[in-house]
Order: sequence, then C-alpha cells, then structure tokens
Amino acid sequence: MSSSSSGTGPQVKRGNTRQRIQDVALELFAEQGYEKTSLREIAERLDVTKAALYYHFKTKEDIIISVFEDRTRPIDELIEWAKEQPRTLETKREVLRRYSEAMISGRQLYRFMHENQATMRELSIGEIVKRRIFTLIELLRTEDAPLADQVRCASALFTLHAGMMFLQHVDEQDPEATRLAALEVATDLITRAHGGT
Amino acid sequence: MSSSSSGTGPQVKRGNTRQRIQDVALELFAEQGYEKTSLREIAERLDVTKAALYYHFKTKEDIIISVFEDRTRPIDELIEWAKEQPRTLETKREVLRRYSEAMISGRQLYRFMHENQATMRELSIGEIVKRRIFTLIELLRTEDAPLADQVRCASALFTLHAGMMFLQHVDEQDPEATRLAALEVATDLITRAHGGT
DNA sequence: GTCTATACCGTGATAGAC
DNA sequence: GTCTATCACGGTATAGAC
Repeated sequence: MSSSSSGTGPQVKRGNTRQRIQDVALELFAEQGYEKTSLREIAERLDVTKAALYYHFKTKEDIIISVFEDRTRPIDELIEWAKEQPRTLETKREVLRRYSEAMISGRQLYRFMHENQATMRELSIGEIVKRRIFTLIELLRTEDAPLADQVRCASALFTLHAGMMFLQHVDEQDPEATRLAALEVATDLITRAHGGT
Repeated sequence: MSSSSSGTGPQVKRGNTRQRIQDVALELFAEQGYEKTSLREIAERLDVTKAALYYHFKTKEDIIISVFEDRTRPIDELIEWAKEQPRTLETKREVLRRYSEAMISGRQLYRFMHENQATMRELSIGEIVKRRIFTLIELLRTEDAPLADQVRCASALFTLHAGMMFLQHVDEQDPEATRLAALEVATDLITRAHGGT
C-alpha cells in the first residue's frame, strides 16, 4: 500500500525540519533501537515538542518508513539491474560487490534493520525487506542446485552483513579491510555454489 | 478471548507460576519481540494480574534474564568442553555440530536473541552473549590466519543461525534438512579456514 | 508465601488553541 | 506550523488480602 509519507517529493522546501527529523531519528534508532528511542528524545534533540513531529509524520512508524524509502533505492536499483543481466557467475559477483558497497553509505539504516528484526517484522516495511532479500538470494542461487548450495548463496549475503555489523568490533582491524575480507568470503561461497561444487 | 481454563480450574495448581511465566514470556518475546510484549499480555495469558509477575520477578528484564540463565547452559558447557580439547579441525567440527543441535531445543530463545539484538545490547545479558560468541569464534579460528579465514569462522557460526532462523521459510523444505545443509556449509567454511588454503 | 488493588510516571497518539 | 491538554497503555512500586 502507498506509504502515508510520500518519499522525496518535488517540493521539500518547508524548512529542513522534515529532513532533520529523519536524520536524528535514524541515528537514534540505529544506536538505541527503535522502541527504546522516544519521540520526546527526538523532539528534544531538535528543540521542538513531540506534537511538532506529528505535523510532519503521522506516526512513529511513518518516520522510519520514510527514511527507509528515501535511502534504500540503491538496493532496489541493484535488484532491477541484476534481473536484466544474464545469470552468470560474474553477474553474481557484481551483485555482491555492489551490495557490499551499498552497505557503506547506508550503514546506519542497515544496522537498524539488522538489529531490530523483531520490530521490522511488525512494521509495514518488514515484508518489503524480506521480499527483497529473497529476491536477492533468488538471483544468486542456481536452479536445481543441492540444498547446501542454496544455503551457500544465502550465507554469502549474511556474511556481508556480518562483516559490516558484527565483525567490525572483533579486532582493531581496519573496517574497510574487514568488509573486503567478507566480500571475498561471500564471493567464494557463491562461486562454489555456482560451480555446483 | 480471555483464556481461562474453563471450569473452575481444578488443575490450575498454583505453585509452578514462576515456570509458567517464563514459558509464556519466552514464547511471546520470541513471537512478537521483547518491547512489543507487555507484562499485561503475559499476565492475562496466565490469568493473573501484572502485579503478580512482580512477586516472582523484580522487573521485566529479570524475566528474560532468568529464562536465559535456565536455558543457555548447553552452550556454556559446549564452550567449557571445547576449551579443554586440542584445537584440531575435528574439534571445531564437533563444536559446530553441537551448536547446531543446541539450537534445536533452544530455538525460541535463539530466535529471540537473533531478532532482538538492539534490545539485547542494552540488557545485562547482552554483554554475556557477545562474549560467548566471540569466545566461540576464537575457538573456531586459526591463529595468524589471513583475515578472510577469520571471517570464514565467524561466517560459519552465522550460517548456522541463518539456517535456523531465516532459511526455514525459504522453501517448503524440511527444517531438519535445511539445518543439516547449513551445518554442512558451516563445516566446509571452517575446513577451508583451518587448512589455510 | 502468593497474589490483588491501586496509583505513579513515561510513551505514542489525538484534538484543538495560537 | 507549532504548541497545550489530554488520552490509553507501558513498566514499576507499594499496601494489604488470603
């Protein structure tokens, strides 16, 4: 269904309040979790009252939805692109490469989605995210391959996430080095799955 | 809607209330998320009042902590066992095997931890879980191996989780078959990491 | 020892004044 | 566009019935 808060409309001149709410909200949602972040906290950070937020967004959920719609386009475009490509191993590798890169600029949002899955599941965008992940796995996997190879494709995706979310703290490793290592492992996984072992 | 064991509950037998609170709470926490589950909901399900919960547990957090402590021992024992073993490839394989099996019986708790990471991070048990995962990765990984191999060890663990949490819905696949496929992929990952390639 | 009644304050949300 | 006032519900706390 159409989201209640249209994405980046043509005219967003109404001051930058709306944009600032999105920025602050995403930052707090990613750091403290969705439910632990109160509207009062967001409002205070912007020096307005709770009710002021309700002028720009219908609900708390609307805020995260609008953020999601505004900053998630890269993945959408990646999926559209991939659908038109031949399903070669090289295409799959490129998908992983681009996905990993998309996570850099959108890391706050990805962190939020990763750490708030229970919340996401009940949000209206949860279904969209789920579908997207399934589509990506579908694009990566090989038809009629053994189950283990299907798992490898999914695991490749999760490895990228883990490399971004979790492994960043594992050592005093350079984050970019960790990301590239995760990308290497993920690429290796789909290569095996593609080759059929 | 109001549950109530119809009839003048002859078999209600107040005395196992604490255990029943834990069971209902875990079920709801896993299904709806920690924050979305209210104490009122838990109480209603048991036909008691909110305040009754506060006789058995000091806070909401206390409930999940007690559940955690009661049902997480298998992993603790697994870690203790692994620490005393030689760090051979076979030991690592056995760790993955046991971990995967532990997730079967404790799947509600694992699902809760997996989907409520933002919440877990602020709970007192969050730190314990984090440390546990790091310890497991430490036990799986090979000293001085390339970064990619370190990632492989972590990825092996996450693959087991994914196989249990996420991939269960991917197809009308037998859950046990999916679990074994994930175990196969995970084992393959640490094998490559161990060998150094 | 086990629970109920009741009240407190914070939270998301709504209606209406400026 | 923003605020005040108000609401029902959230976790929490205490007093007291059995």
